[in-house]
Amino acid sequence: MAVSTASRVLSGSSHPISARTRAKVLAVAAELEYSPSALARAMVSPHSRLVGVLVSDIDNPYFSVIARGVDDVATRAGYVTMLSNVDRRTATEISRLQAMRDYRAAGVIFAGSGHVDDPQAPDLVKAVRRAQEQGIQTVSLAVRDLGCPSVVVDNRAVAYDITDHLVALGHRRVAFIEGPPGMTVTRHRREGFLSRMADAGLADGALCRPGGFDYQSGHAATLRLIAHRPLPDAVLAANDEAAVGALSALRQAGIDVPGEISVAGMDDLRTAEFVDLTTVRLPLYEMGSLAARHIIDTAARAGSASATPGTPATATGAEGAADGAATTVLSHRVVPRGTTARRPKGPDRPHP
Amino acid sequence: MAVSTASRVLSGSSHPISARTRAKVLAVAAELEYSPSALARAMVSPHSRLVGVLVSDIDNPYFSVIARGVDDVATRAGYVTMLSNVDRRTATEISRLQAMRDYRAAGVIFAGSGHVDDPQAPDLVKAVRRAQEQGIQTVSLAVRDLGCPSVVVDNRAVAYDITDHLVALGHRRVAFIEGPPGMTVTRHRREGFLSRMADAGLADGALCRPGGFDYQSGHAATLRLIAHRPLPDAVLAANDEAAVGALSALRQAGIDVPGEISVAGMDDLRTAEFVDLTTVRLPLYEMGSLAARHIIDTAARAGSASATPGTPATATGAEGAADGAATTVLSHRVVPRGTTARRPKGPDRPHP
DNA sequence: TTGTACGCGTTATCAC
DNA sequence: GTGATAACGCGTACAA
Repeated sequence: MAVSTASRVLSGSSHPISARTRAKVLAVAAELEYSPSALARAMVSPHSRLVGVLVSDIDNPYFSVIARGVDDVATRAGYVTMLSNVDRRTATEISRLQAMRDYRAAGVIFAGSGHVDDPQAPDLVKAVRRAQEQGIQTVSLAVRDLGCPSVVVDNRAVAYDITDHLVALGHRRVAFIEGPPGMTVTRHRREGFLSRMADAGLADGALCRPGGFDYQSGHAATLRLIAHRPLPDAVLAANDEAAVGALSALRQAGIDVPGEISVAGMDDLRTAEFVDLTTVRLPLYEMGSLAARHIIDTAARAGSASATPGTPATATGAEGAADGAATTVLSHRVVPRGTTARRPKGPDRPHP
Repeated sequence: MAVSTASRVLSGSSHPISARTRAKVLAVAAELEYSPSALARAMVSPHSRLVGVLVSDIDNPYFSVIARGVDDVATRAGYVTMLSNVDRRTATEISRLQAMRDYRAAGVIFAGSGHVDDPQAPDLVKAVRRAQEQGIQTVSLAVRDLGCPSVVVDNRAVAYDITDHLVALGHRRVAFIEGPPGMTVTRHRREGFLSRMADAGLADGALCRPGGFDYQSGHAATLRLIAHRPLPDAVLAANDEAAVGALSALRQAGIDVPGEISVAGMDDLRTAEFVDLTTVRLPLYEMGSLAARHIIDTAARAGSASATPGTPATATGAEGAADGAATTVLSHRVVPRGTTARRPKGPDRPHP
């Protein structure tokens, strides 16, 4: 009874084995509660069965939904998920990618947005290339030039479409509470908002205000809005959590939503449903699961059919080849709920 | 230039090395963008630098806060976090533990509650013992007899204390929306609630209702409450999300909170602050970080000072040795907010 | 059909 | 202060 025989039985090799021997191996393995070392297994193969995901902060529903999508696919495929919080710091992103590379991850998913004019971006791109050269798949879930395939939503269109909803309801002066300064997603969403307002001939009614992605930011920005009347017809926040902050500020000030003013957000996280917030549904779970599937499929293909470095098979949606890497754009959907309503009749409020 | 020399330089060995050689090694390593394989490293040591955490569902703020605590400590210590969702299924818990064991994790953290009279519990206990025998640390973040150290809160006391807050405000008929059927945490919280009501001589006013940990459950249970008047003085939900569901149902029915009825929850997740919900703050982040610290410290100790299988050093709080494994009980705190108020004056509502 | 031998990359041990 | 080698546990090419 040689180790190779046992290996062949337990790893389901196609090598012929007599039924008797096979049974004996299985029996002994069960007896010993034996299970093969994934470490040793990974050492002799091009990569481990670990898939990594880099999130800004797992305690943020946007990212935890993505992580759920990743893990569901990973688990079903016999992989284990590695998770790291990077707190939006590119340097941390690089070092965590490195850590996952040290474990010969099958792939690493970048879930967070990049920064505008990030001085460290080139270093990250280099780290990504190194990982790829080593056979580690990489996937980005945001539009950022990492030189890897990406599965994204069009954040300009997201903001454009929810703004359109507001405009269609008759709102003419709309305050936009922006996301965190310097992030790519912040810029894209602002552009989408401004674009729709301009297209409607309402450029003068587009009120951009600094904000953030958290409750506090939305609350504070709205307080400032309230202090400088006249109130806009509607408040659009760059994400749901900030929108909930805006909602609270308005209601605490005794302002009726949506009677006097409409409020909307983006992302459609659980909270949005709780407070009946109009928002935009994003396919976050799908982004995570598609990314994981891409990694695992590619890894499997590279494992069996030795090295097929052709163009990766892409899924659905529009394809764009910014830098040779396929981009899959997933669709979103405006979800009208109770915080938006038709603009009340009456004289136009004065433009400032 | 031998591999051993390079290893000594790069792994920071205390072995003496000439400055010249050291510099050369470093230079070459930088040139090659070399970084050691964590896989190979783990093969020759008793365990990898991976720490696993098993959660019911990462897309549940209760668990994502814990995961954050785990990962912060892991990252600082040079470890990587493995995460798996087990959807409250013991069988899944066993198989994911196994998967992490295959990677020779330094330790695995069980974040979720167990089930009452779980037929598969013995299998899990056995799997845990196997892991331990192999040198894998295990930590439970809930009270369940896994035969491993635990870092927990006293859920009976949590429910007791928030009920006390309600009773102190003069409420005499309190509806308790329970957690998911069959879970240990559900039972403990119900017991704490009933215990405080009984102590106040209000056993007749303790109204237990089936529920769950999600918005829908809280909403539905409250709708049923509303349909069967008279209304209780207060509604206590087994967690914050269900409490928010209760809140919505009441407000949609035009019932003033806290004017006509008080509402409270438990856990103090972000949502609770958004809706100004009275609740109980749980040290979830600390539970995760303490568990990770325990694992990493123990692994390091076992690595250097060869095998010191004495009693593990425990942190703060009360210690109980159910089965030889240390239990650390962390403290909680009632957080009064805007959804609870003194019971309005007036004639006692009739008991049913 | 089964057994043997090698290599994956690292660290610890022992020889120089 | 440096180098060679064994060992970790697996899969696999090759020999029997």
